[in-house]
Parts: sequence; structure tokens; C-alpha cells
Amino acid sequence: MDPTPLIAFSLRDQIVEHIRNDVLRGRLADGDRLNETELAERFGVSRTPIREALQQLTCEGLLDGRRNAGVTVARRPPDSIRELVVPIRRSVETFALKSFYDTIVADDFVHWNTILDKMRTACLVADYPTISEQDLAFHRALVRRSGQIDLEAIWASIVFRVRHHFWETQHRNYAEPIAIYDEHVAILNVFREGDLESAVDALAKNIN
Amino acid sequence: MDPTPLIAFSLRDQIVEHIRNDVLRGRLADGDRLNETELAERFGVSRTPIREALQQLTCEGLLDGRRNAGVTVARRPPDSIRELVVPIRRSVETFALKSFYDTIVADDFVHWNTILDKMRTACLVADYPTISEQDLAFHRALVRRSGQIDLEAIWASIVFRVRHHFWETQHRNYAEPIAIYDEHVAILNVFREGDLESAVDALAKNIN
DNA sequence: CAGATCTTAATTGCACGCAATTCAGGAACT
DNA sequence: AGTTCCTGAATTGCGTGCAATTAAGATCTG
Repeated sequence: MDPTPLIAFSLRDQIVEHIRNDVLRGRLADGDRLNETELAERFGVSRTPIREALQQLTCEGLLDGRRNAGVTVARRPPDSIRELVVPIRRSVETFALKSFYDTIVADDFVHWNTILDKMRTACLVADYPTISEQDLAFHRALVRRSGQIDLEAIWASIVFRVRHHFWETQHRNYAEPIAIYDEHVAILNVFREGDLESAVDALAKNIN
Repeated sequence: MDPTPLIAFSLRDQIVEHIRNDVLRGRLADGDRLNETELAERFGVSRTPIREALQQLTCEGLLDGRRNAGVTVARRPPDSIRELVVPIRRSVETFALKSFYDTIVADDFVHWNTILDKMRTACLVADYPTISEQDLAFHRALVRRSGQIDLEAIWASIVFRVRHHFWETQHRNYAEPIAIYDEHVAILNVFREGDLESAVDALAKNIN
């Protein structure tokens, strides 16, 4: 019998996840320096997995590293990039949806609802960092459901670079936090009953 | 006085460049396993910079790595992804072009022509790997000219994942290799004399 | 003989140490 | 006073060794 029924993640993956959340939730501010030795002590590991984690996050666009000069939290790109990124996000997510729409099963809704439940709880207390986190988790789950690892990688490299805009949109476009939750529930409702075209529309409208 | 007037690249960067070219030029076939120790001996370095290089290339989509099981050259994704990626490439490259079009200077053409000269030489001897390499270099140079590092990263994460399609397109759409060169020269000619709209059209038509 | 299980060799993941590079602070010079 | 140069501390890049995990080969069983 396998002693570890759950997947054992490497130290690197755990650290990547941790720091990524710190950045996405705003616990680390733009331009903050990330010191390898300091992080190694904080996580109780050596510098090696830290270095690898920082490198991956740099590749994802969350961090910014110059040679021999450490890494910092990536600063926000020019606002103009929104005009490029938003349509691309729509393309990627609707492309993913189309690829698996006719194979959706009940378990999928269970999974997606688990995410939305967390979002609802966060909405009720106006916990915007968590709302944003679960919003990302929901859309990521859709892309991942396509089973095409390349799609998820493309999606991630796009979304993480415009996390600032992503975050601000939630404040600007929704008067009440719970409206964010409601809109996502509505999307799932269309998935349940509607045709593909309606589903694509519902998803696309949520991306702006 | 700086003893190294040229930028000294790190071992990692050199190895990344080397292996990336090996994959893009087809010296490494899909599914080929990359052994860290073997590569370390071949390059005459320790495993550390090799590991970091392999990780970065995995992030870029050229390699595919499972935990504790080494990395292999990424296999081609489903052909259907072309429908998604080609329009995205057009968006990214034309977006970049628009962002710097009115600040193009003579030195830019010098730089771009240097790339096209190499492409021409390769076309004359039907050296498709080099044609492809310089084709990528040309388009990458355009995106890089925008000065937005995020644009280049998005572009790379997209293009490298569909290198197979990219490569085959050159064989299918052009009877004579030199036509590939001619089309790129034509693009630069439009840049020199034409308006922005014509330039965007010329570039967009080259991406298919 | 097919299939499952155990054992062993090969490979990766991580820890640690040294050397090279960078950055900050102060002194010397214009 | 501002700029340049120099020096030292801090930090990153790389080399090396060990432990953990995996993959493959041999052995055993039905």
C-alpha cells in the first residue's frame, strides 16, 4: 500500500504556491525584494528549493529578476496592455470551454461549486483578496478542465502579468461584493441548462 | 575599465539558449529524455545550472517535466490549438508594432536586416532549420522592440508551444524557400514607406 | 508462460560551502 | 558641493555530496 495516498508535493512546488499567493493577495507589494537566505530561513529549507521557486515565479511573470541582483515583485505593466490581454483571456477560456463542454459531468459542478462556496463566504465579509483568489481559481479550473496543459500555461502567463488590473476590476465593476459570486453562479446555471453558445457568452461577459 | 565589455551571460542563460536551439532546430526529437548528469558532463559544468536551465525551458513549454522523473522534450499539442494560437500571435505582434511604430529609426532597420540577411543565406541553400530560427528571431525582435518585457514573455510562451505547426507552415505555404525571405523584406518595405494600418496588415498576413 | 512482487541501480531533490558579483557607504579629488 | 573612486559587507551563482524517489531487472507465484 502506498504510504502517501495524497500526492506529495516537492518543496519547490509548495514554496511556489506560497509566494504566489503572497503576491496575488497583496501581502507582498510591487518592488519588494525577495532575499533567498531570508526566505530559506523562514521556510526552514535550504536556498536551493527557494532559488528554483523564485525562478519559476519569475518565468510566470509575478517576479522580476536581474542577474546577480536578486528578484523583486514585478511592477505593474502599462495600463495599455489591458486592451491586448483581456481579449486573449476571453479567447483562451472560451476555447477551453468549447473543448470540454459536451463532456461535463455532475462531478464537475461539485468541484466548481466548492470554489464558489469559498468565494461566497469571502463576498459576505468583503474579503477582496480571497474573492480574487477564488475568482482566479474558478477560471483556472475551467481552463484546466480542458486537459490541455498548454492551455493552462498560456492562461497563467497572461493572467498573472495583469493581476493589478484583474484586482481593480472587481472593485470598479461591482457595487456589492456578492454580485461577483452571483455572476459566477449564473455562469454555472447556463452551463447546466443552456447550449454551448449561451455558455460561451456567459463566460465571455465575465471577463473584462 | 570593465574587463568584460560585452555582457557576460550566466551559465544558465547560455545553456538555456543552447538547448532551446537544439529543440527548435530539431536536433532533439519529441519525447527525448534530458539527463541532468549527462548534460552537466557535456557542457563541463555542474548539475546546478543545468537544472535551472531545464526548469526555465519547461516553463517556456519546450520541455515537459514530471516530478522525480526527469524532463523530456515536449510532444506536440493537438492540432486544434492552432485555431487559438495563431490569432493570439497576430494580436500580440501587431499590438507590439503599434506601440513603437512612430518611433522607428534607421538603426532598427539595420538590426532587422541583419536577421533577414541570415534568413536569405539559409533560404538559398534550403536550410529550413535556420530559416525557421531566423524567422522566429525576426518576429521576436519586433516584439522586443516594444520595450515591454511582458509582451515578449507572452509571445514566447505562445510560440514555443506550437513550434511544430510553425515549422510545418513554412513547408506548406511556400513553394520556394526564398519566398519566405521575400515576404519579410516586403514587410520592412511597408514599414519604411507605409502608414501604420498597412504595416499592421503586412505583418498580420505573415502570421498564419 | 503471464503477471505480480521484490530488489537494485540510476536519477532526481535537497543541503551546504565557496567564489564571483553587486550594492552601499565613505574618502578623495575636481 | 558634487562627482568619482575605492573598499567592505551582503547576496547571488555555481560546485559538490547525500538522501529520497523512481524505473527497470530479476525472482517468485498462479
